[in-house]
Amino acid sequence: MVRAPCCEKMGLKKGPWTPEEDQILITFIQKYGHENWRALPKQAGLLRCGKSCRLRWTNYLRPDIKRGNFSEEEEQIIIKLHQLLGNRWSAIASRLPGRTDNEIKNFWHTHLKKRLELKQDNDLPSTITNVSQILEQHIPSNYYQDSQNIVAYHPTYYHDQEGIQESNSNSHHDTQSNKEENMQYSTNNEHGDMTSFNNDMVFWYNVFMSSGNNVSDEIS
DNA sequence: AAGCCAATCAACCGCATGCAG
DNA sequence: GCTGCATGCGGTTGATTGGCT
Repeated sequence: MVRAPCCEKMGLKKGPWTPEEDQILITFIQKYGHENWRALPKQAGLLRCGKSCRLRWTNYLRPDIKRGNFSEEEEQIIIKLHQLLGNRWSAIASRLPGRTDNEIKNFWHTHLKKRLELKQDNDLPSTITNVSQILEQHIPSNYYQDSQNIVAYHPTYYHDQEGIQESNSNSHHDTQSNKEENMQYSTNNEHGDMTSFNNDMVFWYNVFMSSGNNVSDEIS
């Protein structure tokens, strides 16, 4: 695989974006969209690589970005999803409208990780080896009980059995079908609805259990 | 006031994957 | 099937900020 030359070798700028650069990027994307990130900086007149532009747009400039502190509810969602999905930040972000994977990743490392480690030291058993224990601790008992009996896949997921297999694989990247599923899924379930969120947990539980995956790998 | 240190977060890096030719 | 390009992703870095001594 041939690697594209890095920004510096191409004489492109690195480091923090200036307000002027931001404005140029915003104006260009609003006008022409972002069909081709690699070609975009040249067309827009920016001395940046496409990768840098994409990151700046998706993590900071996008109009639907939600700035500011994470709510309690968002924190809980992140914690629960991280227990089920591990460091799949983009998958977690897809469940939190307006939040980016980078933002969630940073928030996890700077806030939640430490908090959970403290909490675990205090009141969690030292050996958690399966998802049932996780679910018992973090999902309301009625949902957990339900999850014991449910064998059907999530309704928005049934159409794509391949997607399920992919999500069970060890691949650390989403497949296209998984991405599409995530997008569809996030549009079907607003994060404000904790009932649907807990149903999500049941769904993921089923995915993992049906796969026979070693869950301790998934939550490590 | 100055220096140090830890926390935070924007941005970069390198790898993996999808896809077109 | 192979190759190369474009993009997405997670890990990491480094500049900035704020608190403490």
